[in-house]
Parts: sequence; structure tokens; C-alpha cells
Amino acid sequence: MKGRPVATGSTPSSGTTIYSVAERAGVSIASVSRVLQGSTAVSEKTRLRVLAAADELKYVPLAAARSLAVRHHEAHGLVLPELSGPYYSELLMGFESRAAELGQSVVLMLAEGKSDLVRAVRNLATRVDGLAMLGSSAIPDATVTAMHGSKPVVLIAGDARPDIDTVTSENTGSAEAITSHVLGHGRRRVLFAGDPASGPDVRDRYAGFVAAHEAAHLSAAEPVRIALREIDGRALADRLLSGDLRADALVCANDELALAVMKRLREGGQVVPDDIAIVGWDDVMTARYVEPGLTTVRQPVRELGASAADRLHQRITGAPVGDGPQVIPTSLVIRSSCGCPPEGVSR
Amino acid sequence: MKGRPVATGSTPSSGTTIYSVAERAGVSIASVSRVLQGSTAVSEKTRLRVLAAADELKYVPLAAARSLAVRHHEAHGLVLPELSGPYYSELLMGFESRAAELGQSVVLMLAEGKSDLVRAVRNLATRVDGLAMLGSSAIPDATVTAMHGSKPVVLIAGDARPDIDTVTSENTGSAEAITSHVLGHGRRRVLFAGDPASGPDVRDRYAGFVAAHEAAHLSAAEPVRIALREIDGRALADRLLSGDLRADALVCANDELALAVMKRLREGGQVVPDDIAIVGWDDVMTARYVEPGLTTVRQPVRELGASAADRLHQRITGAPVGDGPQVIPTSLVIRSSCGCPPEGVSR
DNA sequence: TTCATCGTTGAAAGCGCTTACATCCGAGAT
DNA sequence: ATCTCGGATGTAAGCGCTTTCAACGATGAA
Repeated sequence: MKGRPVATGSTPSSGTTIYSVAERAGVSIASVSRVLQGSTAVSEKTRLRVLAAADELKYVPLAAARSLAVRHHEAHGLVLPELSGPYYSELLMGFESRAAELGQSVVLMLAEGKSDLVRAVRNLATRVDGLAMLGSSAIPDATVTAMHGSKPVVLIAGDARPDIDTVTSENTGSAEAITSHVLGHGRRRVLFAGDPASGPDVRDRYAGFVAAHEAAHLSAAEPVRIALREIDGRALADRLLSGDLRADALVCANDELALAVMKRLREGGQVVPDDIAIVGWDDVMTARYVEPGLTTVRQPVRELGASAADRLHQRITGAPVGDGPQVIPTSLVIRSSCGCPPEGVSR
Repeated sequence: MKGRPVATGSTPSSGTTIYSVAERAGVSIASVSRVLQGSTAVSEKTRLRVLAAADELKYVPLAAARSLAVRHHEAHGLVLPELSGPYYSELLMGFESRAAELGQSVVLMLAEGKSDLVRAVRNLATRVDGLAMLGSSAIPDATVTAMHGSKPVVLIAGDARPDIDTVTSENTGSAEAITSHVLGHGRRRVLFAGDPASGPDVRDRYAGFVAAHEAAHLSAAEPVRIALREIDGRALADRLLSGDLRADALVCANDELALAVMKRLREGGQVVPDDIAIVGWDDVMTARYVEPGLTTVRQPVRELGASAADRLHQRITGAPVGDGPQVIPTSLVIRSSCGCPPEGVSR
């Protein structure tokens, strides 16, 4: 027997190592490891003894030690800009649950407030087998490029780069659809709210907006370049109210913005959709609670997250992977803020 | 020189170990480790050489190896039931950002959908220094008890147990305040919606509800024991509409419920607050968008999360800690669903 | 009875890092 | 010039686990 200090037994589960289990079962640590890994070649007898011992001691192998030995972590990293609103939460839920199914832990990091992001990400990378990150402007390209090459990386809702895996939801098509829908209501002075430069999502949505106009032989207005928060929406509404900006319809790059505009506009005496139609993106909870209900594009964000976890895992394990970016379809949900009669059905 | 296989240099940052750095700097790995730990006793000269080498190689120590050597992980575990709605997201944001400030990674786990939760948690525990978990019924007591004793555990919004650290937001007092407020509007048939058995939060809120009645020499109705989701709210509204239940005011255990009830009631022709007053809990985004605005209790959830991270870290490092459960104050935000005139101010 | 074979098992070598501990060397004291 | 002391550095022993490799019976064949 090796003259090795052994757990005192004072602490229940912490401090119990593979040595304790081996001792208790009367076998070598190699055997313990073997049965716990479900490995080959262990007699049924020792199998049982070890299992019993492990069970009594509530033994769970220390992740760090295992990682060191097997040279991977059984963990996925996820970096998101922040977590307000339903979008990222849903994404995270999808990601976590799929990762868990794959036996992977997830270590999460929020970019917001980190002063040295690439340092933080690089540090995160030392404890996971691969990274999924959101491809928005909140996470600079340099950050992802810095990681790529050393560990598998998948970009969520990011730009399709030939060298990096991407999962994204369909944007241009649904943008074209929702814009056409608005145009179909006879609106002719329609504005797009959101900054195409803020990320691929918004950029593609604006592209769809333009495409819809072209399809109708109309010319699309320049985007109103603002951020997507409530405060920006209020500001936009004020410009509309003051006549600084004119429009009979507004395609907003997300619901938060759309909702904020709508509220302020109504406070200012405008009526939606009669005076101005408004549509958004995401189908947040509030969208179906406001009056009129907000017409919007629903993204299966949860699936997006799950896809990201899947793709990442495939890259890590070296499984065969389809090549192009994976795109998840979206759907239009029609309510009445676009000009449709109330009780409109989603289609 | 040790006859040790050294990184090939083919992969940029992965594969660079402390050995590569040492070699490049022309020093021993001990020295490298020393300067990277900011340890004592390194000459300025080697310091610089090592720093330079590490920088060129983009070296970051492998977390697992370090963990194994120093016997801790520099990571906090967090287990939440799920992530829908703003409550958990906010909590998570607060937790993550404080943890990051403390130099801790956070590994997240969602209870929802895990078939063997205690196994999952026990596994999680092998890669973190301590665990924070939400003290709701979604996470059975057995789970937390299983961990407690082996690693530091802090319960969020859980029952104050003498043996376990708890951070929680104030419930009973604000419940009493909001209930009194409703009573103050002359309502006499007020119902509480939510199941006190579903967790300490709801239980304490109901306690406050009762206390408010007692203070007014009224007798409090039994709680309407339902879950806190939209669907439950709709069902409740239907019972109200059908006359199965009668009330002139409703204190809901969260906003999601309140909002759902309110919407359905109005669809059914009731007017809020004239026919029935409704108040909720959490101050979600929708609460200020609906008509009438929802009177509710705002919890500083983010702070709650940060507190949890703090407390956990104190326990892990063995820092001195105040003893009782830490409770975060809440505030009433008065809008008009309670019967106050529109443009009510929060107080 | 002897030998080859195969299934089981343990010894031991790492995985990459930290950290006593020993060693070395130059500076100040005598 | 010799001795002592202390700062800087290297050596090596782990941290807890996996996994190769060799050793060990026991078994069936010859």
C-alpha cells in the first residue's frame, strides 16, 4: 500500500479521492478508474465492490484532475453581451439544456462591464473545450479572432465567415416579408429603425427591408441609425411627434424599440396603426399584451442556442459537420399594429 | 534541460505550456510560475524576460492544472430553475458581474429538464469552489442538503436555515404594504393568487397579505393556489369571469400572473381597476407598458445576485461574514391598476 | 504434466502547474 | 582575505486522475 495521506473522513464527500475508494474496495486506483469509466476488462466482482465503495463514499472524481489527465474539460464556454430581454435568456436556455444533454457543463461569461474582454475570454478558454459567442458588435471581432485557431469557436447570429462556424436565424427573408406586409397595407413612407452597423442581424434585416422596396419598385429610405433600447425608442418617437421625421410606418429592428416608440407615440396623441403602423422583431412577451398587439417576427431563439451547443460539440469531438452556416427559420406573427384588424392570426 | 516533449508551435496558443515559456525565457518553470503569480523574490531581469516570453506565446495557464495544484477552482457554481422572465436573468447578471469582479468564473446550471438533479449538482460541485442555488421548490431541499457540508452553499431567496447562508429580498413587509395600499382603496374582497407552498417567496408574501388584513381588522381569504405562469393567470381570470370566484382586488404573487389575469379580464369585459384592482410583483418591463400600468413591488434582483456571489466568496475564502440571512429591501411602485389615478408616482 | 493464452490487475508514468526546499552566489562584516 | 547571510533560482515532490505496460494467475490444449 502506498504511503499516501488519506482522507480523514471528517468531511463527508469533499476529500474523498480515488485512493479512498480504492482502499475501501481493496483494489488499486487503476481498477477504480476503470470501472468508473465503464472501461473494458474488469471482473464483475471488483466492479461491484468498487461501485459499492464509491457509492458509500459519495465519490465523484474531481473535474480538474480528470481534465488534466484526459486533456479536455467537458465544458462549453458561452459569451453573451448581457442578459436583459428575453432574447439572450432564451438563447442561454437552449444552449445550456443541449449542452447538458451532451454531458457538458457550461461556463458563462457576460461581456458587458468587462474592461479587458479578450483577456477575460482567453482566460475562459483555459477551462472549456470550445467557445460559443454572440456575433454582435458588443463582442469585437478581435476577440473571436483571438480565440479561433486555438479552440473551436462558433458564432451565434454572427457574420458568415468562411473560417468560422456560424449559427444564425433567418433575417433577410423575414425582413422582406414583414416589410412587404406593411407595404401591402398601402404604406408608402416607411422607415427602418436600427443601425445596420451594429451587427449582422440588423444589417441583414435592413437588407430585407430594402429588398422588399425593390420588389415593389419603391425606393427604401435610409435607416434611422439608433440603438435598440427603450430610451432610443422614446427619442425616435419624439422626433416623429415633432415632425423632424415623417413616416406612416415603422419597421423596428427589435420589439423593445417598437414598443417604446409605440407607447410614446400614443402618449403624444398618435394612433397606431391608423396614423402610423409599427412592427418589430423577436416577439417578446409584451408584444402580445399591448394594445394594439405588436406585429413582429418570431425567432426560435431556443433552438438557436441548442444548435450552437450542438455545432460546438461536433467541432470539439471532431464529428462530421455540415459546412455552411446553419440558419434557423423564423416566422411572422401578425397582430394589429401593422394595420391588420384585431384578432389577426399568425401565419 | 528536461527531456520533455515540447509544444510544436503549430497551434498558436493551445499547447503552449509553462515549459515553453520557461524555455523561451531561459529560466526554470518555477520562475515562470513565480512571476505569473506575482510572487515574491524574482529579480527584475527575469521578471521582464518571462513576461515578454509569456506575452509572445500568448500563454495562459491551464485552469485545470492550476486548480489541481492549488486545490481550488476560482469558479462559482450557480443553479437556477430556469431563465424565463426577467427575474432570473437579472439575478444571473448580478451574480456574474460580481463574480467576475472577484476573479471567479461562473458555471451555470439550469434545473429544468434535469432528470437527476442531485447527481448533476454533485457533478457541478466538482468544478467549483462553492454553489449558489435558488431556494425554490424547483430545487428540492435534498439537493442543497446533499451539497452542504462538502462545499460552501448559499441559498438565494430561500428559507432562512440556521445552518445555511441565505440572501433574500424582503417579502413580508412589502406584501403587507401593497396589500394595505389596496385595502386603502376601500377594497374588501381581495384575493391572493399564488401558492405559498411553492417556495419561501410566495409563502412570505402571503404572510404579509394576511398581516395587512389583520392590521385592518379584516380577515384574509385563503390563497388561490396556482402556479405563476400566464396560463394559470388566464385560468384564474376565467374563474373570476364565470363567477366561480368573486373579488374586487387581486394581489398576485408575480407580474406574469397579474398581467395575464388583467388581459383576460379585460377581454371578458371587466374594467381594471374599476371592477377589480390588480397588483403584482417584480416590476417586469411589461408592467409599465400595459394600460392601466401595473402597480407592483420592485425587487433589486441584480443586487440580490451580487450579494449571493459576495457571500459565497466570503465563505470560500473564509472571510468574516455577518451571520443572519441577508435581506435586500424592495420598493412599491404605484401605477394605476390598483385604483390610483394614472400618472401615479412610485414612492 | 507442461506450455501457451487470455482475461485481470497493479505499478508507474505522466497531464501542467505550484511550492517547499536546497543550492548557489555575491555583498557586507570581521 | 574569510565567513556569514540573504536574495535569486532551480530541483523535485506532489495535486487526483487516466492509461500503458508488464506481471500474474487460471484455464485449456497438447
